[in-house]
Amino acid sequence: MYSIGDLSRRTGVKIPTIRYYEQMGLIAAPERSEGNQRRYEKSELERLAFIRHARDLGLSIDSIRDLLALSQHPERPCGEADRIASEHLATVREKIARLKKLEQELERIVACDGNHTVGDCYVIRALADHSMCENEH
Amino acid sequence: MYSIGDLSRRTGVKIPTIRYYEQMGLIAAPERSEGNQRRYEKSELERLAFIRHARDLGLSIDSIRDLLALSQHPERPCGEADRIASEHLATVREKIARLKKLEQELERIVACDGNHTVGDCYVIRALADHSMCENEH
DNA sequence: TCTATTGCTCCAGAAGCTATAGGTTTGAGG
DNA sequence: CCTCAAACCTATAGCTTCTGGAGCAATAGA
Ligand SMILES: [Zn+2]
Ligand SMILES: [Zn+2]
Ligand SMILES: [Zn+2]
Ligand SMILES: [Zn+2]
Repeated sequence: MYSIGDLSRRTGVKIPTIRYYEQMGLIAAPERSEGNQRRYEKSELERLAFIRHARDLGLSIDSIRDLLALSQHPERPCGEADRIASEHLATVREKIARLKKLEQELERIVACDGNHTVGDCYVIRALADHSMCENEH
Repeated sequence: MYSIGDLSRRTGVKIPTIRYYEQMGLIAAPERSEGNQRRYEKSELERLAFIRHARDLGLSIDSIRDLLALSQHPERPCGEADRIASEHLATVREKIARLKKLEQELERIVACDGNHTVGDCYVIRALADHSMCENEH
């Protein structure tokens, strides 16, 4: 049996975050000690590590809840799990594409050398006028 | 004089968002009609377009507030504006780098063909075990 | 037994909006 | 002038994923 602090140390998930995950239904409400403190079994450690890893990879709480539910049924087909993962990959790729456009524009914008006045500053002028941009964003 | 709806149509910023920007101090509280409705001058149109463009480029409300304050002083040196922009560019680059790592891992993870069981699913196993990952994230 | 550490619940805040509820004003057509 | 729909008002809550604090209770080691 682990206390919430043990769990936190072993998984790197902060204590309030663990309680938050409980509230969000990612982990079950655990047994309590006589003094009402949470006492976890070893299996919760793995579950929490799974959650942490999935969060680190950017999956949403909702997706993780679904994946955890699926993982309770090892005999079922895994199409749904694969769908969640590849949809997330698509989302990540979209974000990258969008950020790259921003990067391009910002690269042009910051070409101002910083040695003149605000009135002449390319940063300020470029922000005031989107038509100076090379692509949509 | 423009109503808030006019301003919204011309800048593409939604009405509640304009009110929110007023509350956040990005635009000044405008004059009011006899019936207490907001009436804007033309200059607010440009200011709002500036804000919108800067938001589209991912700048924070705080940064935008600073940039707007700077732009009121065209005779001052522009080093601060340039610093804000290049710091933001650095942030964007960090995000891209991080997302690319995620993309790599997710690409490997979704290599599962979806035609077997959850128990054998690479997606599920990879999420359960970060040591299967090739880099930190 | 004493006390430092850890844990409890509840609540608020961060970022940048967005939506809803319940009411008032405006402006165009009749 | 009158009516009525559209637009506007304020205030508040919700979204997402945590994070931190207040105020108090339990636990564990010396
Ligand atoms: Zn400059
Ligand atoms: Zn632009
Ligand atoms: Zn699979
Ligand atoms: Zn990993």
